[in-house]
Amino acid sequence: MPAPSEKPPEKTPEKKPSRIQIRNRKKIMDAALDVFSQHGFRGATLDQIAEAAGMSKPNLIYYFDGKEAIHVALLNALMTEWLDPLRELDAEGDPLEEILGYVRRKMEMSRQFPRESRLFAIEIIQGAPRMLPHLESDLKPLFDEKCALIAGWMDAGKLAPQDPQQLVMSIWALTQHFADFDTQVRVLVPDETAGWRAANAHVEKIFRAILTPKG
Amino acid sequence: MPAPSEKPPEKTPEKKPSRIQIRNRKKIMDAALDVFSQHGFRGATLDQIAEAAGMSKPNLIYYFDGKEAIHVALLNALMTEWLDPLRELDAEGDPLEEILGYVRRKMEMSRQFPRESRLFAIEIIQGAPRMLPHLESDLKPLFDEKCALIAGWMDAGKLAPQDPQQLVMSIWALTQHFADFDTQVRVLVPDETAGWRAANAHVEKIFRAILTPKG
DNA sequence: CGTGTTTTTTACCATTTGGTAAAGCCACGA
DNA sequence: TCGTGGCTTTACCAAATGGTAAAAAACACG
Repeated sequence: MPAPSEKPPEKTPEKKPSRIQIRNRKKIMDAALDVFSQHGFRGATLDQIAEAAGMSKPNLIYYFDGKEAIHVALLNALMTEWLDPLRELDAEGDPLEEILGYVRRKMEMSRQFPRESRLFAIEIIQGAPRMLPHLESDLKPLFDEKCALIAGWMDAGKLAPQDPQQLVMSIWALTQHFADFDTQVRVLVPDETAGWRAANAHVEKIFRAILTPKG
Repeated sequence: MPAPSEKPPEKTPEKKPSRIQIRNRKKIMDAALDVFSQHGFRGATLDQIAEAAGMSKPNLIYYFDGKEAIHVALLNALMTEWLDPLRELDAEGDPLEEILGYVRRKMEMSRQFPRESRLFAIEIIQGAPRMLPHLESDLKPLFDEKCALIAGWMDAGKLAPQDPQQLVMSIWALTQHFADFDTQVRVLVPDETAGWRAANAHVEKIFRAILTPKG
């Protein structure tokens, strides 16, 4: 359906982002991540984002089409990086170590990128109004593929047999909990460093326990 | 510091809530639960709540002092019922069955009251601006008490030894996940009935595996 | 009934918020 | 030096939003 008339890709005729554009877009995305991950889409205001980014509100609009565009850009970027660890599940590796490695990577991400985790969590909790398509088109196929891989491992006796879907979801539940419910965790386990160590040990223990094949 | 002058408790001189008051407050709370659990505090509007409750906005204000008062009322009510299952952990019961029973109750709550779970989740994710005091005053003591109980069970060799704090938090993480991330779960595991069955089995399997004492 | 109280509605506000228009600024090549 | 084009600010707006005032309606009950 394309009428290939012009020379360059013909889409939105953007040349190349200038140095300033790159820098400012980054600043905006970072500020927006702060605000959206704390208040959700409706609860966030352009003024807050502008302030956090250190620029004026109309200037935001100069770089992004509007509030929604910023949010969408954020979610798009997030969706890819967020699934990367799952993509790395390697069919050739040692099954138990592959999964434990995945768990460790997810724990690491929870600690290093709690804002991203929360942004994702809020979006899902609120019914994923802007992300459902991505879930269907990106997450679902990857999820199914990796579940099949894990099921294969189980059939081969490399892992204790169980529901692979539930397994993967329980990895998410456990690892993301520490980012999303950070406020609560901090109240209950004030010593952050010790808490993280204990958490890492605990989730590893859990998955080792249910995945190690008998015999 | 009270100057006990009058006859009745002297506090807010509310007589008794009328039939209509009770009914309408309930309707408002229910509507507010819908809206707040879907949009968070800042994202929710009085108009939405009023519409969901089937009454006019000024009428809301007649029954509650304002938006914040509704939210607080909801959170207060929630905090008590939400912790009930944990309170029921009985020191006299069989340790493994007590904890598995708790897990089952939490799963049941996730299925039956997902809105409550989400309301709580959003509040925590957003930094618990209106709930931190409750976390400190209500949740923390109960959590510590039950952790001590569990630790005792472990010392007595009734449960496999491990970090009780991490254990309890992992119960929350796993059980609430199915309510909070319902949207995602639905995409990945379309068959809801089978999904819940599998989820129940999976979490039970997990905690049985890590709690059953050796020997 | 009639009267005092509770409940509900109709008009409003002031503020906030997403977004726009247009002028100003600033670097850089001709 | 003067444009010229990318960037930024100032001054606005219309709609949405939390909330109020006061009249109207519904109700309780002697």
